[in-house]
Amino acid sequence: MPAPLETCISDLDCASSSGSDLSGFLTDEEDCARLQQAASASGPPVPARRGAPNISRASEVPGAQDDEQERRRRRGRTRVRSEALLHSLRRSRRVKANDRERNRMHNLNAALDALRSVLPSFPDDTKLTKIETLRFAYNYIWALAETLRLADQGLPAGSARERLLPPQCVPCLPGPPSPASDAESWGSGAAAAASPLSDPSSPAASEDFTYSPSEPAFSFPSLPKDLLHTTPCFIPYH
DNA sequence: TAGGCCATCTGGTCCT
DNA sequence: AGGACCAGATGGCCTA
Repeated sequence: MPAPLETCISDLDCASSSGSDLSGFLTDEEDCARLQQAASASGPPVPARRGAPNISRASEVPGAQDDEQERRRRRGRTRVRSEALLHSLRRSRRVKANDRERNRMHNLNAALDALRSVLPSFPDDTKLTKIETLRFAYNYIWALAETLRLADQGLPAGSARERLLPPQCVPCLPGPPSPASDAESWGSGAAAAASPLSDPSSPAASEDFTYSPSEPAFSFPSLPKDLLHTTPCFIPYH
């Protein structure tokens, strides 16, 4: 629903005074003034100024009917012009917002690409979808944490590694996501049998796994906190 | 051809 | 007030 004319007019007021992007289509202050004039013309009737001629009775004055008609014609033209200006104002803002939104999504995709680049990948170079990337990253972190935990328990590095990294993976992936069940079934394949990512205790192994930041599905008891803080971040910030 | 994934547009809401 | 964020809608592309 279009914004009330008064709102848009106040927008114009603000924009022209702050020197924002409106200059692209509001060429000068005169335009803005005309627009306000048009708004008052098309808006509710304002009380006549003290001392101003009473135009409501203009028809009683000889020869005033032509003037009245001319005023109406002008009002009509100005109104059309003001609506066109308001439309272009809204359009311009929308275009700018679209541009920002596009940029925002591009940044988000760049971050996802960066995340993909640090995750183990398939030899056939299958690109993970967005949801797959997030879920796999979640599991991958879990697996790394599990590695540390096992190492802390004194298991030989080799056995921990074997448990975490199936030999057929280069470097490691628990198995391709089943097309039928999306990434939710990651780790359900035979190739993933040895992977902790198929472990029932693995965070994404449950059927209805949903990520809840406030209620972590698991903790990292043996993950040094300073390690979390010194881990390099590969996600570029634009 | 249906379904999945994605990019983009859009309007609403929240935040600074 | 303006920008960031979000979710819904829409259309294009690809694949089984």
